Amino acid sequence: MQASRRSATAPAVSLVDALTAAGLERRLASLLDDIPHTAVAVDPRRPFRVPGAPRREILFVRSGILCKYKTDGGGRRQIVALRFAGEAILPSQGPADFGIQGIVRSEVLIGSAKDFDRIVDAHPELGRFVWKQILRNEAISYEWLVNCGRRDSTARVAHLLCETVARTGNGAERDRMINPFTQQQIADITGQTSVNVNRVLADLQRQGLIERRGREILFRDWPELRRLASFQPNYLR
Amino acid sequence: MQASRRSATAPAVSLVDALTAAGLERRLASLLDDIPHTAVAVDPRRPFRVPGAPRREILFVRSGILCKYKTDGGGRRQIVALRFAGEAILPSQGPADFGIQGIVRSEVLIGSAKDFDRIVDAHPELGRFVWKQILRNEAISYEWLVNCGRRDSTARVAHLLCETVARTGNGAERDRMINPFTQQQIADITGQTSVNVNRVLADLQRQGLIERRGREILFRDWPELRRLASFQPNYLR
DNA sequence: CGGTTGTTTGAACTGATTCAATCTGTGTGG
DNA sequence: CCACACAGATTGAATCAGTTCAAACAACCG
Repeated sequence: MQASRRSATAPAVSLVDALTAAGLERRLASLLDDIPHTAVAVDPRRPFRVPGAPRREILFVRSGILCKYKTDGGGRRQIVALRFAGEAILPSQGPADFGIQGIVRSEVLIGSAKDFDRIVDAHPELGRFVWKQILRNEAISYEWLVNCGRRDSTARVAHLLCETVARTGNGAERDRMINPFTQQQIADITGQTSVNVNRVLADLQRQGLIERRGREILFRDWPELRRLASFQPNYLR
Repeated sequence: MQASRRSATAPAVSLVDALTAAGLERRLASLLDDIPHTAVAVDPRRPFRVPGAPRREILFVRSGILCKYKTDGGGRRQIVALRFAGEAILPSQGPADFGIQGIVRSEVLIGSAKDFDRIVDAHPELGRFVWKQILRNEAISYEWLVNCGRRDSTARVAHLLCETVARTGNGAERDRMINPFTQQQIADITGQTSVNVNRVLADLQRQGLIERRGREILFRDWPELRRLASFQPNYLR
């Protein structure tokens, strides 16, 4: 059973709205909005930014999901971070050692790092805001490390599902979600093989925790799923 | 065969020297040095900072090694970051979800986040410097994720050894190192059991890549060890 | 010397991988 | 509209890496 993710039309997010929702003053948000930028469409699972290339740019995900990934010596891929709509990928100085791809088809705004730095330098409040986002991403990284290092494969997948709902969630803890990931992507995030991810998902369904209908996942037992995943959402602030 | 790490006397690092060595202007470094602070000794593997407590403080590791750790629902521990002498742990806003401990006995300078923020706000160059450290730590996090997610247990341990040499290294790629870790700590970093770490270390020795003499590790075949670990030090900048 | 912490080893077990084949949904071009 | 190609999902069997449990051993400390 396979369902297209091509047509997963996530609502586009306005830059100013996303930033104010995240707690930034509207005045400062519109400063960032004024940075000259271009909008591009990013296809899923296609090269977008390759590891090792210099990237003096700031990316803002207007819709869809991006991922940062690295490749081990043996060519095995690990996704190391996700950016959902309304989140950004900050500039790195020098070449970044990770690549960037779409998880689903996404719209991305690209601005120059120079413009961004200039504005941030001029407004300490803005610096503190960016700082806060960085801390959040750091906390997520740490949680992922716990996930890969210390949880079994079932808990890892369950945890990713919980986190995805929480990060895409429109506030209410919803009982369903359009699953944006292929099983291979889930494997690349949780450090497994797609074969095993498939078995884990089947298991979760057999246990009555989730139900899959095409590319939709219905959550049938939130408390148990969260317990299984030992998901404590406080790291998402 | 067990050797004390208690007496592993790492040289203490001056704050100004560490910061200038990392590329900060001496003038700015001494501004940070002027922040009122206290010096404390941190014992290895003892509670120092517990997860969940608010921490409006900045820590500077003068000597030794600190770690950040988290605990999974099942009580399994994962070390998510290391801070070697000369590195810092920045303040988090609100309670931090990770705890802090010593890997070895360490000296730590503690300053208040408020003083730190004030100075950083006033000096954009300083902000950019801190930014750079954050990017480096992010890159290390990502590499650890690849380590835990995609490498086998031998490569994980070998990678940690390589990284440790590179991060403690006084420039020259040395052929020996006082191993600062217990096998349990290596397990907590690489997401394994101490039993398996023991076997991996024995393996590495059997293969002639390392030799262990008490708490000292002699590196007998750097190129092969790095290949095995797929260690590419560029992520350390 | 005795207590504590860390290391080493063995045997049994299990979770996850690997390899390979098959199945299913989606989009494309005729 | 149908046939086909393709990407992703599903399943089984064999294998293996790493865990678990348990016991013994070594080094250090007071």
